[in-house]
Amino acid sequence: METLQSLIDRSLVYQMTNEEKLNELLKADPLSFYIGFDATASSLHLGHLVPLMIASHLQRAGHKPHILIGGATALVGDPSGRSTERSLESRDTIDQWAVSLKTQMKRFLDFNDESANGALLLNNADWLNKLNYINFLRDIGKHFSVNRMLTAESVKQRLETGLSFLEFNYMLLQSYDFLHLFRDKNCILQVGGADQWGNIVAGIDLIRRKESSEVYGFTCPLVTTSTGEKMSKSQPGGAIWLDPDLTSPYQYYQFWINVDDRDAAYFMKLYTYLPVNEIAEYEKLTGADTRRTKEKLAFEATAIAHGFEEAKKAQNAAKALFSGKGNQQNVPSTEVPLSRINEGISAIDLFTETGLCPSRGEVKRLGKQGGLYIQDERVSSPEERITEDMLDNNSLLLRAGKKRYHRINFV
RNA sequence: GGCGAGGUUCCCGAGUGGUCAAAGGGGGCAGACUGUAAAUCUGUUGGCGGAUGCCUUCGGUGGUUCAAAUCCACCCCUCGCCA
Repeated sequence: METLQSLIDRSLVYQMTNEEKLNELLKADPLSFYIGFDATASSLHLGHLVPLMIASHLQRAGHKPHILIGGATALVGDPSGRSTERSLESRDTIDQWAVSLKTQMKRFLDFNDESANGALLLNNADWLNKLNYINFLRDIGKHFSVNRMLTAESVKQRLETGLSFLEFNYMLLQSYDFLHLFRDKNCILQVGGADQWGNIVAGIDLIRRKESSEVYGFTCPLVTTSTGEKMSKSQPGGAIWLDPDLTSPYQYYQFWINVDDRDAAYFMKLYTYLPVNEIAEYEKLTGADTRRTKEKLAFEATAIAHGFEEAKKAQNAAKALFSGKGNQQNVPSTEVPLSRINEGISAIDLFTETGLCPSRGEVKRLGKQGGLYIQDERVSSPEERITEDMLDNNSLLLRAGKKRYHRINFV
């Protein structure tokens, strides 16, 4: 199996150095590669998924992943793809983040250190924090041409709005990471997002100069939706996180099932392990049948991120709510004491307490617009009390807008 | 360091003493139409147990005033030119 070609077939490759050689290497013996993630939050989000999937594919092909948490570089902030400087986080915070990131990555990668190609999690703070400024300048800095750095796309853009010296150094640090991992772990391949191209190439150059060795790199596309949105933090309804406490598996499933028709098959290639020939079958579906593609996509993607069981639950809940099949057991729910009905509880209370609406004002607004439902009945006056005869089996199904459901179980 | 421009609600961007919770656009949300899609049209878009009311918001802190996003002082930050 041609590993590189299969990645290309899945649209996972954007740019690469020395394709021919890289292809040979990936076909031959297992190699060590690295992918960096800057710790900028306690959870990964959709924007991190493509690099993770690539790492996973490569590991399945027998190669050894080195996952680099940018504990030190996060303190500097990569100017690539950003218009403003990142906020600086404390060392402690970033260390905590690294721990939770690893938990999430375990769904995608095998971190078993018994196996030869078990993934390794590294933190560049371990070597970058030890650097001596003067030595670094002499050993590493002298290999970098400022003239050339200024032509890097990431820097060029920031020249418009401003770039501090701190961030300007990011390229050197990332290059040093590559050098370090080459020396220490024999990493000969770096993979990153398209915005990392400049940093990756800089690292390759550095290794050639310092070690007279050829190493390789490729980038994956920065995925955008058909409407031009980045797959990163800002999605309708807020960020989609991999942490189930931030984005529940149900919400995660819903995100995928709601993607634009035009993206469905494309996302299947990127975000599932389904073989491309199977995806080709789904691509043939048109019109309303595209929903079948999205159902598959949603199920597979959720299973990867949250496990088969959670995916099954999310799927059941979706079926119960949107096509009336199956039971509503797995619909997100909250328990409320039955006594509160006698004390007087209104729709406003329920909708805010379940988090379906962030404020009472929002409930009233939605009510005015006809977007509030209890048991599929439109709620015209959300201030009115809930009465016991409205309950069905001691439970109420709330709905805000077309798609957001929540169940209340009175106990 | 000098000079100039600027920091406004999720984003961009108007506003230069009361009529400002703050134009307009984007985005979001809702309704209609649909297929939990897209496109389109319409509405909506700080919070508050229901309010010609209160609270929070216009970089920060103080001040002037019956009244400040708007005026004054100091400070912080960003950009540009010069050094």
